[in-house]
Order: sequence, then C-alpha cells, then structure tokens
Amino acid sequence: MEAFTDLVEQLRRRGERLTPQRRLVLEILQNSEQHLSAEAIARAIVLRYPNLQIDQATIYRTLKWLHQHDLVSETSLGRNHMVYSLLSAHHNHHHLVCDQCHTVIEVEPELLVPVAAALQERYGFQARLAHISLFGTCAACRLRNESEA
Amino acid sequence: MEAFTDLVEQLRRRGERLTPQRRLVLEILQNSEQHLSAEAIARAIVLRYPNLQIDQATIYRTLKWLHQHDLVSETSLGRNHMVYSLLSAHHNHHHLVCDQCHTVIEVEPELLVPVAAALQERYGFQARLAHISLFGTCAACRLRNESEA
DNA sequence: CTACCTTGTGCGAATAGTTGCAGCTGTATT
DNA sequence: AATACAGCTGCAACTATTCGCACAAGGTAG
Repeated sequence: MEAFTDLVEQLRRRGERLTPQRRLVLEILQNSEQHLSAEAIARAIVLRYPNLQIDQATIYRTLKWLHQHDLVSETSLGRNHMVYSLLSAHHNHHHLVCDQCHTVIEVEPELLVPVAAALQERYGFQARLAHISLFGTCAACRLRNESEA
Repeated sequence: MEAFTDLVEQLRRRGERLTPQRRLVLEILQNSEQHLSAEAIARAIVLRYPNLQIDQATIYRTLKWLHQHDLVSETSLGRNHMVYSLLSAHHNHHHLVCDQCHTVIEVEPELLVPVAAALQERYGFQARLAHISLFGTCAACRLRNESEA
C-alpha cells in the first residue's frame, strides 16, 4: 500500500505525468510476486477491472517508461517475450537460463557487482545490472549431453 | 577460405546436415567484418547471387542453429533486432550499450571470465558468454543528464 | 475554475521473428 | 547408383512489439 503511493510520489517529483493507465500497470506489478509478461499484465488488468480496457501499445509504452526510470526490470528469459518486474518489490537477482531445458536459476546480485565497478571505473559506463539473464547450459543438461555422446 | 571449409567440416563431424542455404549464410557471415542482422544477411545474399532466393524463416532458423552450435553469437544491441556474427571470425568481445544515445562500446572478454568461473563452480552452469550486451548510461550521457538537472 | 501546452492514449498498420505443415533433399546404407 | 528417412525448406499465418497519427487529458499558470 505504502509502497505504491511512494512510487507515485517518486515519479511525480521527477515531473512525470501520472495517468490512470500508468497507475494501473504499476498496481498490477506491485501486487505480483513474479515476473510478468505484457500480456499477463493485460490479463491481470481485465481480471481485476472487467469493465476497464487498456491498449496493448500503452502497456508496452508504460513498461518502457518505467524501465527508463529504473522502476522496473525488463528481462528476456529465452522465451519469445520479455518479462517485467518492479525493482523495489522483491530481492534483486539475476537469471541463468538453460538454452536446452529453459530452466531458470536465480543468482545473487553480488555476482555482478565487481563487473559494474570495473565498467564504471574504466569506461565511465553506468551499467543497469538488475535482473540480467545469462544463457548457457545447466548442469543437468550438460551431464545428459555427455552421456549421449 | 580455409576457415570456411573448416567450419563446414566441424559441422559435418557433428553429424549436421549442410544444405546450400546454410552454406550461404555461413559464407556471408564469414565475409563480413561486422555484426549483421538477419535482414542484412538476406540482402547480402541477393546482392551476391541475384538469381538465388532464400526464405527469411530459413535464415532465422539457420542463425538459431549456428548459435546453438556455438558458431555464431546472437546479440541484442538495443535496437529492435538481433545481430549475428561468426564467433571464430574476429576477436571476441562484449558490448556496453547506452540506453540514451545507443552508442556501443566494445569491452574486452576478460571482464566476464571470473563471472563464468563462479557460475561454473557454484551452479555447474556453463555460461555462453560471448558478445554479451550490457545496457546502461555512457559517460557522455551521464554528464549531459547532470548538467541538465 | 479555465485555458493551454505538452505529453499520453487508442487505433490500426508495420516490423522482427516464429511456427505448422506439406513437400523436398542431404546423407548413410546397401 | 538407387533407397530411405530424418531433417530441411518454402509458404503463409501467427505472435510479440513498435510506430504514426489524430484526438484526449494531466498539470500548471492565470
């Protein structure tokens, strides 16, 4: 509850416009424990407010806007769509995505802290390292591959 | 020249089928010094062989196949398309992509070696760390942002 | 409280990439 | 050299996401 008005205030202070559509998307993200796809957000909205409707383009634009303001993460999990999640919501983490079985392993955020520091120092580049996905082969699939060979 | 037959041999040894379409895509990638989009590859093919034609779906499928065999990298550079490049071709590297000005900075691959090692050790996960993109804000844009504030 | 200006929204069309399916073709076998 | 079949290819339809444009509506000045 508090967190929601907090976010709204944060955006307003930055001189951003708060439309009902944007509040709606924020609210859905706020109430979800997981990463959501744009389509899942649309479904959640009609589920909660059956007589409301919000254009898909608006959802995408809103998500992009929230991402630019560093309030949500935009992540590819190897499927054909992006998933989004409030950055303040739960613990921060990264993803190891297996190319073969699509398993997603969550990794502690500390892993990339040294990388971020190095980029900042050497290139002055401020990396946006939240909910990154790294692709590869998980232990189980690697074992399976070897036994098949 | 040698490199091409080398790749072909490598694939054949793995029991993969080599069709004219696949050879064509490989040839184009081989002769390019830069990352290419699927569309650029298609254009390069008709440019070189004006009387040939190859379906876009096939190009995408071929690129995915080459990626699965670790012969090409598939990278998002923040625009709305992926770019591909032969892994053996030039020096390996990563990308820092500025969200604001879309500048791409190339970073030495060593940066992520410790990360790969940690993932391997802790999770048994074999990360595919080639031509990764990290997004954020470049030094120039950060300065500009601050002076505007 | 109203007008204004800037920015957002809905709509429909466009783009990048994927998928199902029916027919074609590398390649291993003989 | 002919056979067989798993694995490709082309085609067309489909999904995810973006874009252009005309209209609507936040937020601020008066």
